[in-house]
Amino acid sequence: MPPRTSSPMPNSKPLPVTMDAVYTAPGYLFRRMQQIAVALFVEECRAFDLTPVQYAAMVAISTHPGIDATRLSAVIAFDRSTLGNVIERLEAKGFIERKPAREDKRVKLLHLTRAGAAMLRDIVPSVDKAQARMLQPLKPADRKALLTLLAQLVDLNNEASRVPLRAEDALEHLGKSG
Amino acid sequence: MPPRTSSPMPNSKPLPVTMDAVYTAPGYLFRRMQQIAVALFVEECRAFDLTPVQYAAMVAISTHPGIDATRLSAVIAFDRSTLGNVIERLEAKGFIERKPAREDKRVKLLHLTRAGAAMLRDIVPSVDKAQARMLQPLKPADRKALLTLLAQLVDLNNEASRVPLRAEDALEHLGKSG
DNA sequence: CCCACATTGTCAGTATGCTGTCAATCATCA
DNA sequence: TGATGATTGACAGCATACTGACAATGTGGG
Repeated sequence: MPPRTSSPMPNSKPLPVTMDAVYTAPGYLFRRMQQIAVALFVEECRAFDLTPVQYAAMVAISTHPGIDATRLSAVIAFDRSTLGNVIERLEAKGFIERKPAREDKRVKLLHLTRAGAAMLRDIVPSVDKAQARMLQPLKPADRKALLTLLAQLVDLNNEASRVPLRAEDALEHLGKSG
Repeated sequence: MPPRTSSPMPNSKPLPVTMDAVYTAPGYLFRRMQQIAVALFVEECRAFDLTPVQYAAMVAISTHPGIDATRLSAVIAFDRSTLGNVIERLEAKGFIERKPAREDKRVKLLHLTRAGAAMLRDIVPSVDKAQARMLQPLKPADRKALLTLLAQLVDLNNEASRVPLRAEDALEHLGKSG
């Protein structure tokens, strides 16, 4: 339960909204929880200098070597413009490589470097620890219930997202250049 | 349920992580849900040109007229540096005023303008619609269950956040300058 | 074959979100 | 009182997010 704002002075004019309405709004709670999730991830993975977004991109490139930026965007449901900068940073850290495609001069294919693959292997336990920590305060049954409902809700709202998840579509056209 | 990545080619070396692990990780789901929440908020409130963060700040200033930026940060659990820019934009839009405090030359007190108060009254139905829409896909009982667990989890993880919610503390010192 | 359209990566611009740092100011204590 | 440390707002720097635009390129229809 979030702390409640108890106004000591009675108000003459009723306010249109209370802080309690904000504290219990799903949008506010999702924002706070996302920030908590990032904070725990960064804390657990400090030694690897990797953000949650960069981690998701690394996993996707690992799973689908030779993917291009646009399809990567669809596979992890991240904005295409944002992803450009993410890829740039991963390349600067030496974790991935960008190689021009032979058949299509527009696209640049993404591959993990040896160092990137090694880092990915090493970071997994820390990531798992962070994911476990953010649900830790709940009882095991509640953790499962929340996770199930959350996964359902994200999936059902997929089209409402600015960048819907399109894992299947993105992979259909893959497989010839790897 | 998120779409599953079915690799057509059997892998010789087992990968350290699968996309499925990413899709079901709480951190990934919270990020996606937060982005969906923002998208729905912006869509419903397009006519008011107000972001979720700006809205929360407006409500807090409305509830606590004469609050300063540091206490506002604690009341809505937003980063103090970020809040500076948010306040600047709200002031530029003419929704709030910043007035120097007489007792303490460092602080600037925040008040809604008449236009800001009017806007806040008008935007509330749109905000409520957005909040309802993001839970809409779930059955009513599931909505309640998710919201309860989410509120619990955010509260229990409060200290893990970079900017913990400190509504009570922040308000203790308020009330003399309004 | 050429033109209209789509796709790809990139960039500019805006808005969070966080880490630091800094000067001005305040509060406290020796 | 005077030095010390804390607080406040501001700022620089990095990393998401999203919008809209753009040039280069690819694709298909006429």
